[in-house]
Amino acid sequence: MVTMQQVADRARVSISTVSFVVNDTKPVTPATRERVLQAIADLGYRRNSMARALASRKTHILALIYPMLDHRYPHRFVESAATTAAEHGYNLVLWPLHSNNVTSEITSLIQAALVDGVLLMEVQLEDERVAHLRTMEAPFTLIGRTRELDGIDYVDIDFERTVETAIDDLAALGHRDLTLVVEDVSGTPLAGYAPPFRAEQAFGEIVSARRLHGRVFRIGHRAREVTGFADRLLREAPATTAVLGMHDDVNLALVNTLPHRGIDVPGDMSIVSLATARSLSELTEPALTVYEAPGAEVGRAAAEALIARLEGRDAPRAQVLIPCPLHPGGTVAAVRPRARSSSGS
Amino acid sequence: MVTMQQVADRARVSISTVSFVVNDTKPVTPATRERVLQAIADLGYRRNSMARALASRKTHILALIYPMLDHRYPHRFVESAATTAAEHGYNLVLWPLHSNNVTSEITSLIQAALVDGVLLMEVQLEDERVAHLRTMEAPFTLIGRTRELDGIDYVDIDFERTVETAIDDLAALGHRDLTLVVEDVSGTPLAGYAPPFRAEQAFGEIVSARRLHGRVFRIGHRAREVTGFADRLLREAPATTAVLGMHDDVNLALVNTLPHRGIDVPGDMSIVSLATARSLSELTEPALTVYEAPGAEVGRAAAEALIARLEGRDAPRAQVLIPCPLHPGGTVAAVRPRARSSSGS
DNA sequence: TTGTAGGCGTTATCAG
DNA sequence: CTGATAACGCCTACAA
Repeated sequence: MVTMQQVADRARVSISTVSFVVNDTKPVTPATRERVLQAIADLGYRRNSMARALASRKTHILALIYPMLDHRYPHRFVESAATTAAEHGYNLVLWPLHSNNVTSEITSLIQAALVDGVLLMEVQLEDERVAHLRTMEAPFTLIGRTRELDGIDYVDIDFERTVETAIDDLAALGHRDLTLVVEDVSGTPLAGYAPPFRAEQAFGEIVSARRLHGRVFRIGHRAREVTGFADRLLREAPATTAVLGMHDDVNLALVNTLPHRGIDVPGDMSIVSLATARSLSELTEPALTVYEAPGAEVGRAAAEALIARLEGRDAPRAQVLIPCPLHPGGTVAAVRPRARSSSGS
Repeated sequence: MVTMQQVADRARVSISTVSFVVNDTKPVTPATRERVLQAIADLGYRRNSMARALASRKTHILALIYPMLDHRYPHRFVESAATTAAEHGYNLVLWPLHSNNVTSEITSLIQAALVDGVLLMEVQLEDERVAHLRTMEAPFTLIGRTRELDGIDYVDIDFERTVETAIDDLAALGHRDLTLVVEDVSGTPLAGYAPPFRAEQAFGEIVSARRLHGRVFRIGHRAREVTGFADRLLREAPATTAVLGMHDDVNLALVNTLPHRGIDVPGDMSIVSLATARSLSELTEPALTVYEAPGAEVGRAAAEALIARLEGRDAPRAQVLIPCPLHPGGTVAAVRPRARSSSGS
């Protein structure tokens, strides 16, 4: 291993001068800087990250805390966070947190001084991890939102806006009777997970503001529930002409099975998928219309927010909401002139 | 931050004694050990990872090098590797490598002394990264296999065995005319990616050993190619009664669209998915029969292999192949007595 | 602009 | 079994 001292010797300068040019931390005469750079190149020097971290008290490592649950738009976002971090000279370590002793693990993480800051995903509306990070005074950024957000950096999907856009897009095509499908997370480790909650709430508000008719289903993940949903929908919400689905399995199942029930998609029923991967779209025929989860954008924004906080003493609070852009498909159409709504609002 | 020295003071021992009990590196009298542990608990001491790394020349950090390509069974495996690492006191950092200057980036990674070892994924048959890691004498483990494997630790899916099992399972049901679908990766960044290659090769060998009739299609990812494949299959391989698919999109498309062409699944056509996520199975009706990619097992085995290499001076080469277990679904059936095979082998 | 020297918190060697 | 005491490689006042 080549050390700074060796570089210094070869360039005939002191070790601090090498440090100055490596870190660009103090002005150095072009001539000497050149000598140093040359020596570095000759020797193939790279500064030792551990030594740097120890001396500077900055590790340039970020932790992505993540509970090992069922992920939704998972790794596009992880990739993007890692890449963004790298672009800024940071590294991202994955920090699985699957104990029931979450707070003590977080304490360890921080006190071990391995990381400069923390990215927290799969945030719940009330999240003890957030509270704990706060009391530890550890720099952190949420991917998601807790209920209470004062003084917290976060980046999240703008579910509210996405739901609104989707509703308006459908309403513009004449749909007046809408159904929202969200995952039923009650009783699972994801209970308290915010997205379904926020979507449902936004849906309720917007539907009533627009004087539309809306129905919400919370559906679990058991096969029976999923595949049986098409029938249930037709039975319990017969007037519905459009489904907004935030439940991948159900979305696909609907497109694939409704035709077997004599319901044409999109002729008789429009279906849009909310906050899901675009690739979902390719799995059905016709292709599912998707409001695509901006996983990469969220990952990037979150990493940048955290780094800004770490480096800028006075960085403004990052409170970023990113809506899901529409990725058109073939599962949306205008309501038929002679709608099949016999009941309806 | 609490330091070892403070612990030592409070326990009235020397700093080295604290180190001995913390690392369990030398015998210590129960009495003093107790005092030290008590002091640690009182003060909430945690050893500083950077200082430890610097002094011991071991960071306990593993890098997962990953090119930002299209992943298949991606993050179940990343999760599992991270978790396994954590269980052994290691951390996993994500190391995106998207430059065209791969070898120099790897050199940096190693010389920066940030990590003790490297996990390499999405390995190609000929992989310059592997060659480079080797010349750098960096400890590494492959997830996947290069063509040349002498003296290399690797963990991979056992594609050969999985293909064999799938063929035999189908043959036992009377299928004699099989079709394999793999991704066409030529011309993409994944060209040279081994799985399709290995599957195709194994398929060819086993089919001929069993005296069956086999056909292979390489299909890309453009929507037209994927959705049009059902028709192409019926046209170009009319005698086929079973499809082995290693192409998620095609697998789903077949199950979803063949019925529209009057082909009953599985009555007229059996379909199995090779080395894919089990969850794929829930997206079709009937549920796709899947030979499930053992992502979690691969991740675990890879992390363990690398750690064994790092810690055991004499650890035997880890050369692990994990077959894909069958996750039964509803897309496989026996060939009908009066088969529709008019041509056939 | 450049050099000197004292840490950063641990580990590890070597005495005792 | 326990304690001094050098490293580990770099950063950063402070001095020159």
